[in-house]
Amino acid sequence: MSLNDGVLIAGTLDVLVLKALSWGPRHGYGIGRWISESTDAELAVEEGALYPALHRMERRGWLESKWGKTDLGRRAKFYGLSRKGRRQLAAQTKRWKSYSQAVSLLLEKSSI
Amino acid sequence: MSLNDGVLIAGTLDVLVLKALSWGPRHGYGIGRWISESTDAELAVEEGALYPALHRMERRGWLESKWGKTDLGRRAKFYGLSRKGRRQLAAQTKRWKSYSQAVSLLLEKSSI
DNA sequence: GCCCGATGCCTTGACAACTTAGGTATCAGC
DNA sequence: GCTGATACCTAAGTTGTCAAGGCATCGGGC
Repeated sequence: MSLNDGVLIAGTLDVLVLKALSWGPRHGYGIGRWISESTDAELAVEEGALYPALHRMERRGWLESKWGKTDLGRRAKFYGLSRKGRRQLAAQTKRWKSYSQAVSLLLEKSSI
Repeated sequence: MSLNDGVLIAGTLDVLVLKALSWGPRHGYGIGRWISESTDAELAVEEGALYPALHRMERRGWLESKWGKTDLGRRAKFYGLSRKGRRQLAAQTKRWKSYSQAVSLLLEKSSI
């Protein structure tokens, strides 16, 4: 994980998924693609992290799922934000802002 | 961990510690205080996370330690950056920048 | 004299999350 | 018929943080 080796910083995946769904339901595979495409592959989500995260978040009541069909006519599970999920998105976005700003400020301090 | 419950995002502690030492050696307790003081307690490091992190980073050759005395005349273990540690600081700082910027950009996309 | 809080270090156990490495099924295109 | 993309999933292993303790020293207040 993290800044040394991993591809993702542990704990930031949830808010990315929530954000991906803020425009409306998407299926898991599409969420992963959205994240990587809209960051020019700067952020990449392993499927082994993504699917468990979706299940976890649904268990917590942040997401609601429903089987449906993709544009290509394929079977897929679509996830949508619940009311609780929207609150989480707002809260975690806010927390990310203050957290990342705090870290950035520290790291920008001129070392000698 | 992370944006929901924890106080720290898993994987960002290392770079904070490295940064704390970029002005010269410090002891563990002082590193923790530096982080929390210079962020107005926005970032707080549990000792149960800090000390294992120091040992880990020393094991990886990023830090070098030496027992000494604090300003108050108390016994303490001082950690300094090795050459490898400086490289890590540079690399992880860079990685944090691009990573956090990517996340921030995503989260700032206007939802609907 | 005694206790408390601050300074300083440490470890253990539980838990959460990510990575690695698989697996399944369908469909389009060559 | 095979490969790659689409779409889902799981299990094992590793890592890192949190919670909750522990120890020792020192200063100050009562």
